[in-house]
Amino acid sequence: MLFQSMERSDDERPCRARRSCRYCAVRQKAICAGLSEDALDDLQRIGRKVHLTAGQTLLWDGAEISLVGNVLAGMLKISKVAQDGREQIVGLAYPGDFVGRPFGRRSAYDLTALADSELCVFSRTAFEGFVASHNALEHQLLARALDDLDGARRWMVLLGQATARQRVASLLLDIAQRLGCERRDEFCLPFSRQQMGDMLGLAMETVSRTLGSLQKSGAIGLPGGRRVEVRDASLLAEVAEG
Amino acid sequence: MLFQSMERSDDERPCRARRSCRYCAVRQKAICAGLSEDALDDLQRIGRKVHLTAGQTLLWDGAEISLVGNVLAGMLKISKVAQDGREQIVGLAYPGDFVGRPFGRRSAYDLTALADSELCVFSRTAFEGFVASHNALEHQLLARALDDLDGARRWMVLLGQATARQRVASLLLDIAQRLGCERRDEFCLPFSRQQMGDMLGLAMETVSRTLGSLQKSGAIGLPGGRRVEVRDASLLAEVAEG
DNA sequence: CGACACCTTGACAATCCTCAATGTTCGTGG
DNA sequence: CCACGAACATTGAGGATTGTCAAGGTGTCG
Repeated sequence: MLFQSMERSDDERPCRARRSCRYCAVRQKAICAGLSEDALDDLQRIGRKVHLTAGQTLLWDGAEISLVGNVLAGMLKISKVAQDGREQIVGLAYPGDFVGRPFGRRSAYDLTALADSELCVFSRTAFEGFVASHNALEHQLLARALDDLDGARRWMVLLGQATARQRVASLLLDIAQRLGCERRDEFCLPFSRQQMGDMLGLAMETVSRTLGSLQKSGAIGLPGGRRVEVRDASLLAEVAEG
Repeated sequence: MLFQSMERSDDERPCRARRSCRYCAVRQKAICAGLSEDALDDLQRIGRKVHLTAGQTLLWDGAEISLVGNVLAGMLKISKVAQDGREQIVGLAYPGDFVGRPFGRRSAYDLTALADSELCVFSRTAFEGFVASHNALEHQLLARALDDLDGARRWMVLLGQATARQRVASLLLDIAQRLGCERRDEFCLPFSRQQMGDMLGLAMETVSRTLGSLQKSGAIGLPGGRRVEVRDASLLAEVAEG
């Protein structure tokens, strides 16, 4: 149940715009968190909701960026395609994350929904105008950009140094941490084996074999489909760390 | 001649602090570029120069960050060490680049001089205070963080998808672009084969062999030492792109 | 039930790593 | 100025990991 409606009874506050930000599912996690009520109302006026079904692409590598926004629900991949057609996923966007590239004319990546997703988007130029008059928001953007940079660099260590086993284990732990908060030890991967490979720099077959091997060693269970059960988190962590 | 003095005749403007920012070699490239004269003077009061000899480390992974600053001359590596002791270089800092992590207590990387380097550093907290009262600077920081993120993600594609040949060729082109602007086709690598490997996720021996192979195919020359001559830039680019 | 996409498994080949020996460069001190 | 040593670089042989190709299995949706 990744998708969840952002809407509450619209007539609760008839003087405000419908679908108020203050009932937003990611109100506390997104960049809007620190904004005043008034600023939030202003921001709301330039934003709109977008629904993406799995596989739909919102931004293309090299194309003009017209949109930026917040992920409300679902999951998206940030990816680049190499010359030979193989794809590298360079990041994931979860609910509460900010996507797009403010203050840049062109996108450097594709942005594509992995699962059905809901976003709250703004025209890039309108958003830039809003940021110019709200310093707190620019600070939020900076904090997020720095966090994203840290995340990207942590991933670079994985891509540069880790074995297939370490990579797969690390990814599972990462996902479990972000998805599995509710369900203690089982979750549903929001991507195919191929997409896991695209993320880890591995062939699909290697991912499949490695998952099988992790299952055999008792670290995880694979109940079927894309479900994963973390059987022995400490063992998994041990594998991930090398 | 990576090192160059930032100082001019100090008594030109006796009413200003010595070693004025306005004579700084990276005045136009660093985050300070957009600042007013007055703001620049304020910033200068909280900054100081630091000289690092090759191999010296300024920030440690996991340690408190006390410093942030601009690179004036030289070159530094941003790196992380994996559990097995192998190092991954996740970024390079050239003159004009900003280093350190404002608004974060701990560094996520080591920051180490590759060549003798000169920096203009600030106490992190003092710098944060300065940023709080200068929005233009925060905007500069954001722009840089987003550019660094783009760079890191481009590198991730390399680490995830490229062959040894592609990686080495890409690195050479990258370096040539940033160092070789003056000398048209020859430059001196500021790092060892091992460090190239640390950057590319390759063993030192593979780097050495690949360089030899690129020389044999006529793309580059290796006059000796760490010198590299780009003989056929378009061939090199072709190799890099796959 | 069948078509389709996705996943698993196997055999083989290629790339790259490891280990080891040799060669080179450069700085230091006699 | 040359000789020495240490760090760095090259080269070779062999092996491990992972990619590629191909076949078959599983699940899902109409």
